Amino acid sequence: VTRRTSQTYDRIYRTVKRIPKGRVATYGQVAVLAAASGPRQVGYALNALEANSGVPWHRVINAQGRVSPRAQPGWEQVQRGMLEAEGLRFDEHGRIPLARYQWKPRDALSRFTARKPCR
DNA sequence: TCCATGACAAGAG
DNA sequence: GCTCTTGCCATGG
Repeated sequence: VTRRTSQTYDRIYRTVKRIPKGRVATYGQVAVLAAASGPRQVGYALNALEANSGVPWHRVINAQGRVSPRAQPGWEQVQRGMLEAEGLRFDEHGRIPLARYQWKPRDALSRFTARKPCR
């Protein structure tokens, strides 16, 4: 664990900690908010996370509203269970409707999540 | 230093 | 909707 990257990791972790319970964020969104170099680095940082870190890693999903597949089989279901325990609902295709559950912070960097007003 | 890998994303077919 | 390809860049051998 080099110190240089720990700064980037720290920004990623702090951003993820801001995600409220019952909402989700995408890897790309976290990358923008944390000023990381890209979505893959977010996944990399979360992978390096320890179990007792207190970072709600399970609230980070991919841009398609799916839980990212992981090397360990069955873990996908674990993450899904954690999200459902927070009140999120998956549709019949196993996806989370981002239009409804995506975290939308209201600060200057939220342009990434800015959408058309829903009707 | 080069090379392969990866909890992604966007575009093409 | 699907799979495949390319861009991205930190990390480790």
